[in-house]
Amino acid sequence: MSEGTTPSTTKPARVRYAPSPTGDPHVGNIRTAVWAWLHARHTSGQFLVRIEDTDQSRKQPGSEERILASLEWLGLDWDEGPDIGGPFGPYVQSQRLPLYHAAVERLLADGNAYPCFCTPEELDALRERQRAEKRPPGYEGKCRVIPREEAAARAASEPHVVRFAVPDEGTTVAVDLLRGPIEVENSTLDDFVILKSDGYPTYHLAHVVDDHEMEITHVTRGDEWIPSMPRHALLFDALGYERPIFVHTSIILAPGGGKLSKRHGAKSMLEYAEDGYLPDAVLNFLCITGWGYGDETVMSREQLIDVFEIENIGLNPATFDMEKLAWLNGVYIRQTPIAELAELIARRLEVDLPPEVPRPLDRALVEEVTPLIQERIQTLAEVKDLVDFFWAPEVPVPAAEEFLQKKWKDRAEAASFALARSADVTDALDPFEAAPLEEQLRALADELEVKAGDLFTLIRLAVTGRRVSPPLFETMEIVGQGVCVDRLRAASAYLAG
RNA sequence: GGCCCAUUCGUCUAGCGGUCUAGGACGCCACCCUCUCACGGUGGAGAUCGGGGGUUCGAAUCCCCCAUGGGUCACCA
Repeated sequence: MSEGTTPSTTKPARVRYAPSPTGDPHVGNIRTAVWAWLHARHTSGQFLVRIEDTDQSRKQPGSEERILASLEWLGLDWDEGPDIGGPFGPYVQSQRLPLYHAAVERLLADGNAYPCFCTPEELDALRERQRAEKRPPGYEGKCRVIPREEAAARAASEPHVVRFAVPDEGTTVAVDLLRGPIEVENSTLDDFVILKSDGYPTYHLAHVVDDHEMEITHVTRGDEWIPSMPRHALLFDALGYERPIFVHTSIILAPGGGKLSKRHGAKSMLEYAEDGYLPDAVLNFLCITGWGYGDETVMSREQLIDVFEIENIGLNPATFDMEKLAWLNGVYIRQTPIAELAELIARRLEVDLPPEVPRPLDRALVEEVTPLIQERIQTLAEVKDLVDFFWAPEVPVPAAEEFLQKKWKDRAEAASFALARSADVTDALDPFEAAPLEEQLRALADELEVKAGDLFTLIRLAVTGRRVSPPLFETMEIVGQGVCVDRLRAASAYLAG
């Protein structure tokens, strides 16, 4: 450990990432997981994954798998979870029903909860009335006054939910690590449902029971949970559990401000992988949006773990800066060892190159091309457009206007001649290597009395078919002597009319 | 509407009472490097710290009010 707080002085934390399997995790959501993971690793504690599937109707098939795949892609490893189990399993809430029922029984027995027989229709009507009378919405305790025995008897046969009995008076103070104490009048809290009529607990109950059972030290979650934190605190208290440390993180905004949308970065984690971003870059980026460490911007996974302090997380909603992510990704691409990058590029090209190109791709060629484009790409998705001509059996000669610009404007004949001479020089070179090739072609430019750059533009167009390419001579060396000569001659003939 | 949260360059942030005429990064502009594009280098524009009151010898940093933005008021999480 170099800098930062030495983990030995901090108690190991047990933190969890507790998504509900209702879709693919998005950046805002995953960023909370990143911070939680970092905190666990920083304190040499544990990071666990728990699936919160207490709403059967919203469950989406495959979601759990993609959630885990997202974490895996980012390199966030978990010590306990639905797939690997652990000492506090199972890690899926729908498999822990007995635990919640036991908690409800205790609450019922202690008078901290009561069955409620109101129907959804009645509750809707209540809300309607409250709205019309401009009164605050919320359950008003109709079933709370039913005598205990009567309630128990009815509960045996009638459909019902169980509500937590919030104290009528007093205030509840709950502490958020980042914001300090948050105080709420109990009178503004209604008797919320803790057990649904289908026998499943609500989030409120389930997370309190689980976080206690799993010995979670820090409850990290989005700040949309702040308003219900006091209810959770009350539940922890009523069950005789020690309250965990609450950490609420702010949301991520879309570029224009406002909520993140599909258009603006709210893609699932796995889509970033498809878009050619590197896991370390995304991790770094996510971590520094909403949190900062002095003047540091580019930080490795190890540095991040070393230096990350959960209490320094920022409070204001951060805007998702796509351009900065792209830049950062470029930084990581440039830092990647060539062999490793070539591997990534090869895999990318296998899917991006047109189907006519024979597979598997020539690895040796990929490895030759990689150093030429390493500092020219920000994402793997940009590779194809930059290098596809290396694999194209034919490179069509660009239109005449492409050649006849600037110095060559209205000089088709001169351009054609320059190309023909370039072909000769190229053809005569032996061995065919970049350095001597450049030397010879520069000499040719002198001879033709044109600027080297102007000659090279012509050659680039003829050989690669485009005005922008990786460095010319290295490119030509890879393309090969014969092919280069052919393309130069073809372009020359084309311009000659 | 009630309750709650937030507010430093366009953006992400540093800052935790004096070292701030506010630092870094992305983006932007200029120049340099240069065969194109990039990379890299140098320099520049860019926030009187949302506004107004306090507290203090001294405030971006503490307190209050206001404004703005956001969240939340389900048998969803």
